[in-house]
Order: sequence, then structure tokens, then C-alpha cells
Amino acid sequence: MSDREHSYLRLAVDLAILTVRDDALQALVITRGNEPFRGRPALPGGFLRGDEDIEPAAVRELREETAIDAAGLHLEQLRAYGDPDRDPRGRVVSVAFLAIWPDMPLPTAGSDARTAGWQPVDKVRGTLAFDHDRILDDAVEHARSQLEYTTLATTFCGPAFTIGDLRHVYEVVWGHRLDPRNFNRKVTGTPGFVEPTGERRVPEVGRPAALYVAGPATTLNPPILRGLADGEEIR
Amino acid sequence: MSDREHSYLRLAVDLAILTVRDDALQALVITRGNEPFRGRPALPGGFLRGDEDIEPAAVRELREETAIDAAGLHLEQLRAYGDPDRDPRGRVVSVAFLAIWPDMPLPTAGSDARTAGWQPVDKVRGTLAFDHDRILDDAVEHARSQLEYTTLATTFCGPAFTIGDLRHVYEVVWGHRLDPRNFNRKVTGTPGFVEPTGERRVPEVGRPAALYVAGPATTLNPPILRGLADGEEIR
DNA sequence: ACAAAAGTGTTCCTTCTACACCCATGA
DNA sequence: TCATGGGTGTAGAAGGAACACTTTTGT
Repeated sequence: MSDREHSYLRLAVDLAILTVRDDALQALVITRGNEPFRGRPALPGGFLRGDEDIEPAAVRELREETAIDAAGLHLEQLRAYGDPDRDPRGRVVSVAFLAIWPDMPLPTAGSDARTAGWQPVDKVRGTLAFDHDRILDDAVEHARSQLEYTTLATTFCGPAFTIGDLRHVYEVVWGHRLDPRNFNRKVTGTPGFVEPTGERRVPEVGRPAALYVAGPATTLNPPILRGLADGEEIR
Repeated sequence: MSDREHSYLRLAVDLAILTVRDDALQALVITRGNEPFRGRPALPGGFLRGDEDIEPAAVRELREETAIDAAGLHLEQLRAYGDPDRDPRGRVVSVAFLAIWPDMPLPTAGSDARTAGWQPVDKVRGTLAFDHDRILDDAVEHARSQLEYTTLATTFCGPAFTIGDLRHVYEVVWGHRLDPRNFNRKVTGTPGFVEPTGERRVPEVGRPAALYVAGPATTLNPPILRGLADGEEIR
């Protein structure tokens, strides 16, 4: 094949960063400060630089636009998006990443981002620039599936959490209620999933709950499968 | 961000095409006809063209190098590989695809491929050009996992197959034996997985087996989980 | 005392696993 | 009649779902 038959293009990285906040699955969304789509909401992201691997580029863009240091954050590559018309600036292929983040106060916006903040996934669906609606949908579905087979749900929680906190994550991400009693047994009975700290947390109302930290396991065996507890939907 | 901070690059597609053949998991491997790595084995692939989406490019490259028409073939995107040094020609990011193919005679090589043929995965591991060893490993692991949760195994078989054929696929891909009796019940008892044709196949030795075709289901519920039948390894 | 959330015990049911056993064919 | 692979029956183990019940706190 001759060099004329193929063309150069730019590679972008986009990040779908999810958290559970206010009883809802939320995504980190910026408001674009530059054309195209200036003023429109979008996922954080930007172009790959010359000598950068893809994942470091994602970490850098996240830091530039949201001042979040993702060095210790688990980024997972979703897939590449290559529709020739996906970016009005020309040929841009994007590699999307998924990250999970506990609910924390957000640092301020920077570089290309006019604002940066959490938005409920259900609210921003249909409003994002480029093909970011599609990317976000894929990320949410991936996260839902990940909760079944991996211990990823613990990264939605802070450093120490109760089984109720963890169950709340599953309920919000999956969109339906789980039986608290069976969930408790299942989680505590899965080796390496959570480990008790010995501490307790006293809630505003109700019995204090034991606190746990994430265990060493990364995959769940057996998995925690979705499947409606009853017909009931959450929220 | 200014345009000077990011750079243009070329995007490649690479295909990991797997089949079960001669009691082994095999991959479609070409011998490179051009530099770099001329004469070395590699996965089929090539550069994206100007106005092409990624998956059509993969289909086109497959046709050009192996004369296989992948129009009706299920291609699944694995992930993107972006190590800045992965290609000596310069900055090339590659998007890898996975495909499953029944054991069939292979058409001849073309364009950049001097030869094209099936090679056992265990034999080519460590010999491939670029970072294709890594891509192939990721593809194999993905395929193994897919057999658990999807009906993909039927695409390793021809249009009509016996339960024994299907079991053989699982055994070869997973690398260990399964109990033929439980496997039979499991497969025939999963709605939409396989459908009997009413025909039978008479083997060289043993009782004739009923023939089946792939059913409409794409996901397996419940899944068929890996887990050694006994300590025994296949081959 | 009461509300609320945490956590345990128990029962029923489905699915997995191992293996005994029978079936259909060619040599 | 024997070897070989196809297929059914079935008992025990393991895990999931439903739910009664107890525990521990604040008000």
C-alpha cells in the first residue's frame, strides 16, 4: 500500500467519569470554552500529543480541565470512536476512557473548560457535544456490567464505607433496589471484597453500621448478578 | 489549546481472527510482504483511509490481505494500542478487532501479505511483528470470556453442528475438558442457544448425534462459567 | 415506646456437579 | 460383542430469594 492511500488524523481522548451523588449516577461534565460547541456541555478530553501514550494523555487532559490528579485513579479504556463526521474540525478519532470516582468536592475548571462539575447522567443525556452522548451511554452500560463481576463499586465509595453505602451504589447504578439483608451477607461473604476496620459509623437515625475498606480482590467470584429484587424501581 | 500542542498521526486497524482447527485455537496470521518486519508473521491489518470509519477499514483490510469477505462477519472492537514506539515507521495508533471464524479453507494472500494462513495461537505467541503478540493475547482472553456470557461459540462451528462440536470449541478455547453429559443438558436447556434441525450426523465411530443450528439468543442466561471439570488439562 | 437502619437465621428453590446408567452405531 | 461417543436420571452440594426476627441507636 502506498502512503497516498491513507491519511493522517488527530487522536483525541475523552473521559467518562462517573460518581454516585445525591442518589443519582452523575458524570463529570465541562462546559466548552472554545469552538466548536463553545458553551455546550461535553465530556472532558483533548488531543493526544506527539510522544504520549493514550492513557497518559487522558490523565493529563483530566488534570488540565478539572485539576483532578488521576495518577492513582483507575482509568479503563472503553473503545475508539471513528465516525468521519464526528468532529467538525476535521478527521478526529477519539479513544474513550471510563473512570469511577467517589463523591468529592470538585476543583475548578481550567484550559478549554469554562466550568466543570457533576451532572446527573439522566439530565445530560441528549445534550452533549460531539458524539459524547453515545460515549456516555456506553460508559454507563460498561459500569453497570462491571459491578457484577468486579469489585469496582468500592471505588465509588470513600476510603471507609458501610455495607449500606456500597449497596446504595449498586442500587443507583443499576436503577433498582436490592434486599439489604441478602446483599450484606453476599458482600461480607465474598473473600477479598471488603474488610472490616473495626470502626463504626453512627448515622442520624438507626443502628450504627460497621465500617469497611476495599479488600485485595478485583474480580467477584461468584458474581453479584443484576436481577430485579421485585418489580420495584428506584426513584 | 493551540494546534501546535498536538500532532497528527496515522491510525491502523489490526484483526485478531480466531478459529478452532485441529484441536487447537488458531489465529489468522499473514507474512508481511513489506518493510518494516518484512517476512515476519503479523496479524492482518493496515491503515485507515481518509473518509472511512474504523470498522469498515478493518473489513476492507481483511479483504485485501486475505480475500475474506467479512461483510457478514461479526467484528468486535477490542481496544486501541498507542505506545509511541509501537511502529518504527512513526506515530501509529492501532485499533484492534476480534473476529471468530469457523474452520474453513483459506483464500490466498494479497496486497501487503506474502502468505496468509491459520497458525496455532500457542505456536505464534512471541513471534509476531509490532505489538501483535500483546493484541493476540488480549483477543484470546476476550474470546475466552465471551464464551461464558454469549452464544459466540456457535460462530466457531459451521452452519450445522453437534453438541459435541460445540463442546469441543469450549474445551479448546478454555484449555480444559468439560463433562459431556452436563454440557449437553446445559446447552440444550438454555433457550435460544441452539435449535435442533432434526438431522443427525453419523460419525466414524459411535452413536449418531443430533444436529443443531445457532438459535436467536446472543447472550447466555445463565452463563456457562469456566471452572475445571476435574484437574485434567486438554492436550 | 417508637422509628429506622443493621444484621442473623431459616426455609424454599434453582442450579451446578459428579457419576451411574442406557442408547445407537461400526468394526 | 466390544469400543466409542451420545444422551438421560438422579442424588448431593452450593448458592440465590424471600422473609421472620433480633439488635442498636436517636428522639
